[in-house]
Amino acid sequence: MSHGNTQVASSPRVREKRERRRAEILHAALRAFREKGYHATTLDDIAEHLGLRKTALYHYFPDKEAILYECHCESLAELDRLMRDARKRFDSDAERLAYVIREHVRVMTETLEGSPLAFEVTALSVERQAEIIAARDRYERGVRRIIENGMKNGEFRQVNSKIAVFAILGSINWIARWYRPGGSIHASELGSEFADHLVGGLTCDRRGE
Amino acid sequence: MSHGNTQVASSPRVREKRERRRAEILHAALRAFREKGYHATTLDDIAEHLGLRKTALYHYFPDKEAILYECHCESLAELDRLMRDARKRFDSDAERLAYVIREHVRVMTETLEGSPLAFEVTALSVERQAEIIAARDRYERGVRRIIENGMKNGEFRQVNSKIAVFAILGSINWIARWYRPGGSIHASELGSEFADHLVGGLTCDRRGE
DNA sequence: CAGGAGTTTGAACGGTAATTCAAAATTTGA
DNA sequence: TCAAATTTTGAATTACCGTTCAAACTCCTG
Repeated sequence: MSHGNTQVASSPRVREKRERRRAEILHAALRAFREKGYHATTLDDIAEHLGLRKTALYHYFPDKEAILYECHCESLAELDRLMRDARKRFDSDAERLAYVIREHVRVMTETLEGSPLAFEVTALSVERQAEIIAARDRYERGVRRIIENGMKNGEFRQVNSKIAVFAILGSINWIARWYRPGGSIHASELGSEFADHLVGGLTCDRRGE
Repeated sequence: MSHGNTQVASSPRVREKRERRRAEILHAALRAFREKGYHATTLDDIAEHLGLRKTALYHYFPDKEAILYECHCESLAELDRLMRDARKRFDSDAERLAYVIREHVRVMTETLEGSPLAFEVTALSVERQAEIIAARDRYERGVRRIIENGMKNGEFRQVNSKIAVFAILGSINWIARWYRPGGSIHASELGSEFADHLVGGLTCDRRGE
């Protein structure tokens, strides 16, 4: 009736408040994980940002790993949504890919201020690791499908699509390592430049080839 | 006269052996850091790979941080050498950039099996951190200079060169996260594909713009 | 093969950080 | 305002891991 993530019957008001706190904790954790990495982040670090003691966190999450897990889940849900949008909204694969890149960058910089998609999956338990990796692979396959489709219909030149996906997602994931909100580089510019650069490297329009 | 990294007078044969052991340790550490990250790697992990107990490591390095530091130093020395070569050997900036990318990928995959340039600089002491970051910045400026030069002489289109550098180095650094020697992707192919993709995204040859 | 330099080890120490828990503080709803 | 539910806390527990050190071992050299 009190601990961990077990959800019990309670008034809507209380539930709501609890949800808000959970979100706050997740947010603080996200920021800390991005800045110092999972292992170097202590529960005190996270709690301090909220004016709490670390033991209070146990009221909302069963353990540290669970916090990381939920960070991953949230990020992956964003990416999933974004990929579905890309399929719906565009016909051209180049446009589709550019949209995915721009939006993924936006998720990294704004929504989640640095997605821990980027971070230590290995810190999770084997089962959770498998789940997260499966979701990440699904997203990667989505990007790959766009590239392969674009190669078929002549929008893109012939490349190793697996490697192209790694190049694109590597650029984006690495953002978590250097991006700081309020720095000299603006999020939207970052997204467009990345899209131009990374889609441009695939488009099929030059001299011979 | 026995501990840490203090070098004392001793026979050449002994020194040589000691050097070899140091290199072995560095190699094992590099692999472990790449796979699990610095904080999640214990000295036992590193020692085990060599059939040693963790305490033996203290004969070669004063502490864990020193091992990480030397990993960084080795990587950065490679990159420095590579950048000088690029300047000497080529006239075209596109070729220069392609060379840097290919060679950096090679360093990541072969020479050092995953450069910890990619890893937790924050784990180092402030002084060492400053030193490593300075060296890393020097390398980044080298890449940026190639791009800016290429923009001036018309080889590349107009981009935000800072962002372009982040895209390129992000792709490459991220390799450490997924590359496993002996996997389905070969190192040399990886280098060429990355070079094509990332240089291609900058070249100035399409329709309007 | 003897002696010493060089290397490795096991045991022990100390600090840090995750986790547990019962009690205190706060908030909720009537 | 009061009692019950919920949240937060401080103290205590535990486990892990980097580090120290003296003793044991190995290897080189004369």
